[in-house]
Amino acid sequence: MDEKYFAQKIEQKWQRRWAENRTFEAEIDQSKEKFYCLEMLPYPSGRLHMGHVRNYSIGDAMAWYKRLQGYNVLHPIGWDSFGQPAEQAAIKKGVNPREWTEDNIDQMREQLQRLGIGYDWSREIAAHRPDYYKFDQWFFLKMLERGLAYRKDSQVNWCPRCETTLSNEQASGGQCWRCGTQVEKQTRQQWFLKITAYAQELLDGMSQIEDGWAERVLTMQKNWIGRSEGAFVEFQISNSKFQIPSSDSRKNPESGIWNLEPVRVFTTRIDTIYGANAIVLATEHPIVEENFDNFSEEVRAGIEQIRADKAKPTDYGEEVEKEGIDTGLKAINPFNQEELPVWVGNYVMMEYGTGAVMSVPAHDERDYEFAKKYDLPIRQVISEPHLVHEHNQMQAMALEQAFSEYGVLVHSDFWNGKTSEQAKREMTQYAEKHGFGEGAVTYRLRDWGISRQRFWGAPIPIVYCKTCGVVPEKYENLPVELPETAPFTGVGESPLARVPEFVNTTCPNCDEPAQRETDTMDTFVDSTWYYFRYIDPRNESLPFEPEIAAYWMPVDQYIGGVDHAVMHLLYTRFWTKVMRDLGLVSFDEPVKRLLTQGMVVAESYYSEEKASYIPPDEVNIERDERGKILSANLKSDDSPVKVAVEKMSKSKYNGVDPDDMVLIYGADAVRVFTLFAAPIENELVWQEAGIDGAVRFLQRVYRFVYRWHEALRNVSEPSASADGSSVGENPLADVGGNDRARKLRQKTHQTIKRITDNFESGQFNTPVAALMELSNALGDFKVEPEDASDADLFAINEAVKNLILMLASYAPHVS
RNA sequence: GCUGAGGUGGCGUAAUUGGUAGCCGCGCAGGUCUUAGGAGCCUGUGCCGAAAGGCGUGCGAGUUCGAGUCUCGCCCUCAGCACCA
Repeated sequence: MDEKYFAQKIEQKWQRRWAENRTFEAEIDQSKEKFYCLEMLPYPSGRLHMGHVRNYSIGDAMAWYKRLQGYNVLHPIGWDSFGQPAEQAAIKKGVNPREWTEDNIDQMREQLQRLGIGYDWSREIAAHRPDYYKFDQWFFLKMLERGLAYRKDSQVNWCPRCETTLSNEQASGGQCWRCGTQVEKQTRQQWFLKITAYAQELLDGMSQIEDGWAERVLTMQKNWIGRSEGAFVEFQISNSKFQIPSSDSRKNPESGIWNLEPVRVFTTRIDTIYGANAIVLATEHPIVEENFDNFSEEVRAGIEQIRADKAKPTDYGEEVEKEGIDTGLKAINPFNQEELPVWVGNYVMMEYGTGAVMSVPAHDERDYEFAKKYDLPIRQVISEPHLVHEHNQMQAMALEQAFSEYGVLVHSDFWNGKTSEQAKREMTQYAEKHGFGEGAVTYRLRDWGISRQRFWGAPIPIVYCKTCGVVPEKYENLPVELPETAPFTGVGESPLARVPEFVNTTCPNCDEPAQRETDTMDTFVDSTWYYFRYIDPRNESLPFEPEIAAYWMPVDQYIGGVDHAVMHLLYTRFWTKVMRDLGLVSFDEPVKRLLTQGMVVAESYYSEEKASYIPPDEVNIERDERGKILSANLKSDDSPVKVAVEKMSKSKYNGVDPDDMVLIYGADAVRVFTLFAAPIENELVWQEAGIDGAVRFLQRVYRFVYRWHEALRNVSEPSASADGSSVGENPLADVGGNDRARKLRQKTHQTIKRITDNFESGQFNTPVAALMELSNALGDFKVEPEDASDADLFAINEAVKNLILMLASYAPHVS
């Protein structure tokens, strides 16, 4: 043991030893209880960032804690290695995306090892390797068989200048991120996964995990799924206004009235239907499309205008002025046979419900606004209960805004006097009985579009054959492998479409020449089930063996960023339910406990003059003695600089390289500080000064142990019986207790209790404080090793050994 | 607007869940050792005050012997979603 604490030396020694001994490799052991500790796998960008360090430090602390408690801990890692940056690198630098990705993985693996995170490297996986994406394809075929994968027309963002499709991020603000050209919508056939088939189950399943997941995450998922209960109601279209040939099959020859499809609306408030003043359609509604040529010129122009305005980019949070136009079509309210005008409105979305709403201005804010603007009649049909007289006569309420609460029906014929709840129930039944409506539940959740017009992803295993149509690839032909390379121009469709060896194939069905699907899968597919692969990573016939899953699954602790609270975590819950239905697993929810960490942020400097971020060494900052910023200016020309605290990023020059930190302070200190500085769900403001405290703490512990380790060599072990209780009635009696020894023992055991409680409740900052207290208590123990009594030695030995054991979760090398 | 979380020293935070507010750390101040120290060690550090003492957990009320914690009202901050019928 060296006299001084040399982090580098200690860390290298133990990292080597852990690798040689394969210390963190896990095997199934039925005699032990398992613990699956999982962190979200990184995208191999080439460099780790502090967010990764935070994530993996938390995970490793948990893994050490459980390992020391005797659990059989599985703690794996892998690479989310499909995705756009590799393809961008290929386009810009002409590199091979596979090589670029593999190089990055090598670099980042070394970085993780320098941090000393205890992973089972024998289970490492990477999404871009054929032995992995083979099972993306396998799952796709299984879903296709079950009707959970299907193809339909859908819109993509298209840049006409680059001739390429763009993701929503790349098209933000409605402009191409590369050339700034206005992005267009293009319709093409795309593959979808039917997550909506599980919408209700995804909601119901939340009760199983509500103890282990942050409420905000569950709330976000709930909102995303967006269940609403209501009813579909059909309004007949009656209209003879348009001159159409009587031979048109849609016209009833006897009455001369159109036999148009009725308009189907979705409403959660059927009780307000007597207050309907119009039907409002989305611009894309089929009835609009069908009748477009029959509309007057004015109406057509109006609709075109609304469509054009809708296509314009809107700023996030900006409220859009309501627009609409009366089409001239008429709809019949099935409850009172009233004729209502049919409008087209920009505020009705084709994607939700039926793309058509009944407008009830008195009881819906949006409809109210719309009616005010176009001077449509506003008729109140729900009243506050206390305003309703005995004979269901209502006192007029001054309606200065929509009254959207429940109440009592008025001006609604037969239904007058009923409460909203009653009326909703009974009116729905009435509609069902008379065949013009039905009770219904709708969801905001949409099916998951997985087609991407890209190279660097898992090919969708589908073949298009002239005679057989859409044919799934055979299981024995999986994986459908990506070609070695492709022309990466960044222009046009998927680069795969330009690789004839890939595209041209034979039909799995009839053996005739056929073409492959050239779209690849969304990378969210890869990351949806990756942690199931860790448990059986080399299986060639199945994604994993169900028996192995029965031991390791589900995940006991999952840790990652909140940014994945909805998409990834919802998709993976969906996928699990599909796997359950495939017989691969026997549970519903894949993750028992979830911790969502906050971002790592730091000060950034922005110069409005230069319209760019400025590196810290080019900025002069004056602070008062409290650290408050008095002024911040550019060194070069003294122009002012704006100081903000933002997420670390290269482009803002406020990133910190984990390697530098490890080099200066040591991995242990970086990890201690990262966990100590803030509760994990909070933002972590990176202030380098804080790490010194962590270094000092580790040095103090190290020096203490150095000073005492000889004296403690022969002290009897602090012992505990198998059930965890202390041996003997009063352990201090065994060693001749004194006051200071008793106090130290008390502190030791309080610390153990506190830290156990903290870990179980997902607190990682307070245990560090507790360990510092224990270490301070040792420091306050003013006895030299040679003067220590037996009681002192026993108490110190017990305190030191427990301190070190508990510290191992944070600083495994030095511990 | 809706939903959720939260407002505690100069700063990051803590408070055994209704029982001495401010643990632990950063920073700061003083001292000590030292050729030297951006090392170590010791002391102090919520605010006002020379002290005695007073005040203090966003603001205002309430419950209670006792409130950072519970109740009601208000203000503010952050996050997610957003014309969802």
